[in-house]
Amino acid sequence: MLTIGRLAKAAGVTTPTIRFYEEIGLLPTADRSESGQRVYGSDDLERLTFIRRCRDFGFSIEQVRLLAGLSISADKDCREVGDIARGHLGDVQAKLAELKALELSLQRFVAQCDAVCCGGPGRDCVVFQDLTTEPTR
Amino acid sequence: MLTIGRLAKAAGVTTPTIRFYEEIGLLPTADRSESGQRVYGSDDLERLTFIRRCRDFGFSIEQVRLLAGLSISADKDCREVGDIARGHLGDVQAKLAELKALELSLQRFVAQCDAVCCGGPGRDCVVFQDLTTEPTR
DNA sequence: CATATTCCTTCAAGTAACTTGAAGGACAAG
DNA sequence: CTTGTCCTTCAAGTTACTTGAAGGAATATG
Repeated sequence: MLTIGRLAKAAGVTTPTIRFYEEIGLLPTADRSESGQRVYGSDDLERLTFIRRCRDFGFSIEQVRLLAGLSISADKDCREVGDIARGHLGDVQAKLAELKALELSLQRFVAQCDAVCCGGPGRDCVVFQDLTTEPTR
Repeated sequence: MLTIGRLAKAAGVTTPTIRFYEEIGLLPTADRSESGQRVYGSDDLERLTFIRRCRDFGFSIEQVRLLAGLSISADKDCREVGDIARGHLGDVQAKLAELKALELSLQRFVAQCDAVCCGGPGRDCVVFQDLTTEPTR
C-alpha cells in the first residue's frame, strides 16, 4: 500500500502528475484512506510505470491511452500496437529531419556572426540578413 | 497600406496570430481606420516577416523579442545575437540527440513486433515488454 | 440598390501536458 | 506539543497559438 508521494517516487513522476492522470482518466480513480488520502497498490505502480515509460518514448497521452487499452486486451490485434509505434516513428523521423536542417542553419549563423561582424553594433549583425530575407525559391 | 488579412498573407501567418503578437507586445499597437479596422504599412510587414522567420528557425517568442530589440539597436553588441543563436543551437542539438535515441528504440519496437508477435493478441505484443520494464542501470 | 460573400471586430475558451501556488488538513518524529 | 513533511482541493500559469461565437464593415455581383 502506497501513498501518492511514494507511488510518485517509485514510478518516477510527480504527485500533481498522478492527480492529473487520474483527472483525465488515464489512471483509475484511487481508493481513499479513512482520512481521505489516496491509497495505491502494486497494480497502480505497474500501470503508472508503463505510462511513464511510454511518455519517455515520446508517445502522446492519447497514444498511451490506446496502448494501455491494448496492453490488457486479448481480442485486439497486436498489429495495432505496431501501427501506433510506426506512426510515432514517422513523426520522430520527420522532426529529426527538420531539426537537422535547423542545426545547419544555426551553425552557419553562429559561424558567420563570429567571423564577420563579431562585436559590431547589434543591428549590423549578419544574422539579421538571414533572418529578415525570405529564402529565394 | 494593408488590412490585417493582407498583411497576414504577405508575411505568411494567420490573422489571429497578428492580433496575438500585438497583444503580447511583439508587434506595436496597430493604427486603426475610421471604422476601427487595423491598418498596416511596409514597416509592419518587415517586422512581422522577421518574426515569422525567427519562429521558422525555432526561436522562442522571448528569444524573438530579444533579437527584435537587438536588430534595431546600435549600441548593443552583436555578440548578444551570436549568444542567442548559440544557445538555441545547443538546445537543438540536445533535442536532436534525444530524438536519434528515440528513433532507434522505436525502430526496434516495430521490427520486433513485426517479426515476433505479428498478429497475435494485443496484450502479448513484445513491445509491451519493452514499455513495461525499466532499463537495467 | 439589395444582397451575398468575405473580411473585420472582440472576447472567451480550447489545445498539450503538465507546473506552480494558495490555503489548509493529516501524520510521524523528537 | 511542536515541527516538519506530506496530503487535500481548486485555480491559474506555461507556450504559442487555434477555434468559436456574435456581430459589424467592405467588396463583388445581379
